[in-house]
Amino acid sequence: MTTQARRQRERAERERLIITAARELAEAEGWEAVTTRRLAEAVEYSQPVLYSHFAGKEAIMAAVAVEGFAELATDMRTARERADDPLAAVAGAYLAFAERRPALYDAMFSRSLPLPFAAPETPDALQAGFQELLHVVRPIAGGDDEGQLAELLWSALHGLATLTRGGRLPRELHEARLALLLRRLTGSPTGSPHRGRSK
Amino acid sequence: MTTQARRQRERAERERLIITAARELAEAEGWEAVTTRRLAEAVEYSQPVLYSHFAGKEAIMAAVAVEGFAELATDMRTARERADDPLAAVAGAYLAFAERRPALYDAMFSRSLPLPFAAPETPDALQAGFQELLHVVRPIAGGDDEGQLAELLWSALHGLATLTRGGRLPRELHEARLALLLRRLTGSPTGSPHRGRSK
DNA sequence: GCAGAAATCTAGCAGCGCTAGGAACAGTAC
DNA sequence: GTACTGTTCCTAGCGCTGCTAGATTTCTGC
Repeated sequence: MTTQARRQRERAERERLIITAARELAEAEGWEAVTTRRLAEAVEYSQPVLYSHFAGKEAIMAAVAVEGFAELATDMRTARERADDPLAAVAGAYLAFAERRPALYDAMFSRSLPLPFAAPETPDALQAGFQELLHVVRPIAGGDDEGQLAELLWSALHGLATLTRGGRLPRELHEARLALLLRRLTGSPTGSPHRGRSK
Repeated sequence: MTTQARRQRERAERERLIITAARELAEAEGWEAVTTRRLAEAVEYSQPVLYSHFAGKEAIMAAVAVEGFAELATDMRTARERADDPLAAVAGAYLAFAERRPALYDAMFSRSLPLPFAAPETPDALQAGFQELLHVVRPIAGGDDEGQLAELLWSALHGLATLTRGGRLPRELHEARLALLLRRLTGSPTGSPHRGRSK
């Protein structure tokens, strides 16, 4: 009985080990460097062991992605609770996460993984993240649907994150673009461009 | 002399043949189905011929992507010229393109290809597309920087396109989200949600 | 018609994700 | 302590990938 419990625990630990190793390898050298052979070497087991835990490489990436969603949700939550402008804080936290953990962000969004979105079986971490967005757009929704506005904010942030990351947008104006997004989304007066300094 | 010219022409034709075959294969079965072997078979040459035209598979995808940028730019331009609400028309054209040619759109944005953006050597087709965006945001810029606003619009559209495509956003509300984006971007009164029907 | 050059193909390399089959290890019963 | 049983794990290998060296065919100019 107890031995069975121990084994189960060890199995779970090893599973975490695999996920962590995959994540670290991806963050260090990008996802194309994450091969089953290198991953097996990193956890000091042979390749087939990976397949006793996950259906395949995609499933491993999905597991890493779920971890990422949890971390992103936490980031946004802390940002929201500590700031007096929650919308700006959450949006900033989102973009900072994408910048800080590019490989992780890739796994979550760019690699089209078979993770269920907007469905009952959607991982909690994912729903939690969306809740944060919902929360901060509520005050600015006006007559509009809050869900749609949250989706829109998400889209804009995702677009900014990926285009910046792919070198499509010059990185220098990152903050200015974010400020502009917030100004336009909230519908605040467009009087002074940037803050203070006039064009 | 003439034979040399003919050869050069034939080479150019074959290069186009390769690009077209790659694009068709990708659109029919997705990029993971585009292997150098299948591509070689499609153009009825052996694999090494591909490498006498392109540095590698990535370069072929990049060539397909450039074609895509040209097509997108044309789409947006026609939309802008024919409509009386250019902003909505261009935005709609952008999303329609992403929906109609998912594989092409992938090559252009999701696969991180080594295409220079926002640089002197950026392909013309790419700059032309951005110009269209610049053009339609001009009337709504107010005191804001037009370039930044165009980048913002682009980001939002890109986010909508990719999140929808990846199943991250339910497709049903596509149009509603677009309408909401335009309303918020332009800063028009947020009185009635959707058109007509009240919540 | 023939030498030399250019174009093209055959064959193969190293690496990929994944898996079948056997070896090595535990825990159990006597 | 020893033989048995079931699990765990590894070795070896399959079919695929992008890519390339070297032989072979085809064409050009005389």
